[in-house]
Amino acid sequence: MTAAPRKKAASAIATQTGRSERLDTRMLESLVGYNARRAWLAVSTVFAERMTAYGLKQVDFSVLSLLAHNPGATSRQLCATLDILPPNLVSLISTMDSRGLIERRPHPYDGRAIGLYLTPAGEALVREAERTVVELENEASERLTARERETLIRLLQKVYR
Amino acid sequence: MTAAPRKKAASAIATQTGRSERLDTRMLESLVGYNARRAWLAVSTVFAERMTAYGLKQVDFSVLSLLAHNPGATSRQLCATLDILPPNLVSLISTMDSRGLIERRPHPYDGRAIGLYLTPAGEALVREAERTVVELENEASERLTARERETLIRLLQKVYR
DNA sequence: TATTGTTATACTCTATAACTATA
DNA sequence: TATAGTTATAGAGTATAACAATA
Repeated sequence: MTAAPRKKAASAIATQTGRSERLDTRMLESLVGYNARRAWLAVSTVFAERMTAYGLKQVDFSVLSLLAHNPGATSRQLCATLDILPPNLVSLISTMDSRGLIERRPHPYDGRAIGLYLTPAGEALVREAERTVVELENEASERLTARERETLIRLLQKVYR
Repeated sequence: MTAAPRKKAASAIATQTGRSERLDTRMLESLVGYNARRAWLAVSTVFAERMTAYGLKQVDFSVLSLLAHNPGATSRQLCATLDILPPNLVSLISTMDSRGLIERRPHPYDGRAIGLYLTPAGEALVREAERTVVELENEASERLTARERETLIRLLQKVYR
């Protein structure tokens, strides 16, 4: 998300010779995958900006939010839910722990597993962060009616669920 | 995309204690960004699998497809269109060149720029790859009607364009 | 024997700074 | 002075193999 688009380019002429400023993207824009990625990229850029205030990346937010609604979830469950690999969750969890946002408690009847819980500080942070994300989402889907937004989400879930 | 989901988990009981297999993801699933990413991930996994036959990654396909419809486009134009940074395009382009898929010709009236063109081999490959991608897209959006698919794409574009 | 969490490590993707040659 | 393309490099993000403790 760096590329600075030019002013406008008075084209309409030389598409054939390929020297116009804007390229013909009709093929790519006919693909669900391409559009989903672009939309995600647009939202996630704003997401990343706003979350720096909380010191959270996207995965961090996902993990904390999941723990807010699923106290005692294990690393394994988080990995399965978010499609991330166990080794890549370790440092994330231990950072959250160091920051005093989460707590690790031994699992009641599985000695291998560790239950993860938000601390009061963690809960307060998630509450704020979730509010910001909802705000941000409303801005991002500003050009959609509430009904269109629901439809969009429903159709996206039809693709991946 | 490695996490292997369990058989099913006969839960419905202990959501409160957080020991059920599946986690409550309703918060995340209410977000456009989250759903767009999941949908893209689902499509892109299949995409990556099928494109190995052509030795192409996602970016490779985007670049070749753009060149098919925009002969003579420059690196700068590709970067602006696909939101990739110039340094990251260099090795991609030079690999395509080595593979005999594209050709670099000096730009007619800007000595700094280089026009990029598909070779006949490149054109043949793109034709095949584009057919495969369209097939794959239809499979991925199998659970959508043609009308729903159009709606989905239109709404996604409303978010990022 | 399989699973949870972990370490170490490698590979890919993306980003930044600085150079060259043209404009 | 600014832009197109390039080099080198640094930092995220994602992946694999192997281990200890527990089931």
